[in-house]
Amino acid sequence: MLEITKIRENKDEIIAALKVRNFDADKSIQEVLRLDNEWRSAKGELDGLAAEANKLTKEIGDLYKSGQADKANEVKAKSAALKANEPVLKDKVAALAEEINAILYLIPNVPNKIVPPGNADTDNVVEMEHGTKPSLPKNALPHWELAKKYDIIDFELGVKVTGAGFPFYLGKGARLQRALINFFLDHARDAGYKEVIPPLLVNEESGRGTGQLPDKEGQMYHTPTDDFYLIPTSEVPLTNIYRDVIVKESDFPIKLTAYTPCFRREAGSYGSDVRGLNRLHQFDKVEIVRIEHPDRSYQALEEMVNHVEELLKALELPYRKLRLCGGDLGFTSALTYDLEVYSAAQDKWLEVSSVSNFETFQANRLKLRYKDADKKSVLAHTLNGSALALPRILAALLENNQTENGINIPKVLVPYTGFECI
RNA sequence: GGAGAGUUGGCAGAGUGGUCGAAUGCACUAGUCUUGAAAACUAGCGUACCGCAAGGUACCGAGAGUUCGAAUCUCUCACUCUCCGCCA
Repeated sequence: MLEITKIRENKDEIIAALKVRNFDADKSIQEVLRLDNEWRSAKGELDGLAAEANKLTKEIGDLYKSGQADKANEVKAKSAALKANEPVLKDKVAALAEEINAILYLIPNVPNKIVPPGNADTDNVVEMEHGTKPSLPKNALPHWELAKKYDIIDFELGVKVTGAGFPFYLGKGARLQRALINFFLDHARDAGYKEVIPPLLVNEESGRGTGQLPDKEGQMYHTPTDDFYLIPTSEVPLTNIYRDVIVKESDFPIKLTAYTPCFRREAGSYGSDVRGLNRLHQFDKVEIVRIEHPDRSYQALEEMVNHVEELLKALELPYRKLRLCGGDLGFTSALTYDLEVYSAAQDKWLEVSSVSNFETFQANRLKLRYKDADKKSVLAHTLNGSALALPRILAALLENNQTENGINIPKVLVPYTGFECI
C-alpha cells in the first residue's frame, strides 16, 4: 500500500497519476488526509495524557519508598481521575488508524510516468516484436489436438482425477515439461539468481504481504482446516522471505529464482481463453524475484525483461513486448511489461511473462527495508517476473513446431529432453 | 494423535509488580594502540509513531484483565521445541 507520508507530501501528483489507471483517488485521498490529521491530533492528546500519567506513577512510587503512604493515596486519586478519559481516547486513535488503513488498502500503486493511459489490454503499447510467424502445414492442429494425437497431455484424465484445468502430462510431454524447467532454472542461475524451493502453502500474513490478500481472496485455493493458501505464484513465498526484514545496503541486489507449481481458481473464466493449456488451475512456472535499492530498481526491471527475452529467443519463439496501460496494470504494480508468444495454430498471442516493478508498494506492507548511509531505515523496491510460465510456452512450441512427421524440439532443449522430436 | 516445556533486543541469555527499553556475553560500528592486522582498551549499538525542536509515546509471541503502576500476576489464543505414537 501507499505510504501515508508520501500522500501527505505529494497528494496532487498521486491523484493525477492514479487517473492514468482510471482510478479516481480524489475522494479517498482527501478522506485519508482528513482522518490522518484527526489521528495525529488524537495521538498527540493521548501521548500527552500518558506522559502525565507516567509522571504521577513515578511520584507514587517515590512516595511509597519514602513512607508517605497517605500522600501516595492522594496522587492515586489524581491519577485515576486523569485516566478516566484514556480508554475513550485510545479507542478513538485505534479506530482512526483502522479507518485510514482500510482506505489505503483500496488504493492501487501509483503508475510510473511512462505507463500509457488506457482501459483494457487493447490499449497496451506494443514496444517491439521479434521473430517471424511460422508458416504451418495445411492441416495444422491446435495444441490440444496435438496433445491428444501424440498422447503427451491428457486433459480428460485430469478431469476424472481432479477437475477441469488440472491436466496430466505423459511420456514425452512430461519430459519436455521437466526439460523446460531445468533450462529456465539453469539460465536464471547463470544470471546470478539464487535457486530456492519454497513451501507451496503459505499463511494469511504472507498473502497480505505481497498483496494477494485481501484483494484477490477468491483467486487462491484455501485450506480451511489449517488456514493456509496455495500459492498462485512463487512470488508469494519468495518475497515474503523478506517480510519484516531490514537488509544491509550492501546486500543488494538480492536475486532469487524458484520453480513451483502455481494454483489459481480462475473463477469466472470461460470460453476459448481456457481451451487446452491456455488457462489452468495448476501450472508450472519459474519465477525471478529481486529486492533492489530504489535507485537501481528500474535498471533491474530492464535486466529482467532482457533475461526473459533471451529465453524466448533461445526457444526460437516469435514474441512481442508490451508495456501495460493503466487499465491493465496490476493493483500493486508501478510498471509492468508483458511478454507474449505467438501460438500459430490458434493464431493468438499468449502471455507467458509479466515483469513488474512494485517500487515500495509491497515493501510497505512487508516492512522490507534497508539501512542507508545515515543509518535510517528506508523501504526497498521489490520486483518479479515469470521466467517463464510453462503451459503457454508448451502450447506455442507444439503448435509452431509441428510438421507432418512430428513436432520438432528446439535445439537448446535437446540436451535437456534427450529427444529431438515428438 | 498423546504428554510436557517454552516464546525477552542480530544471536545467546538474566530479569524480586515501581529505579526495566530492559543486566551480561557474543556479534556489529567508530576510536585508541600497532608498520599493518589480531589482541586489548574506550565509546556507541532495537523498532515504530508524534513533534520544527526540546522532547514525548508505544512495543519483552498476540489479545484481554487486575493495579496508581505489568516483561514480571490472571485469563484466552497463536506459534515453537522435546518425548511417545503414526508415517513419506
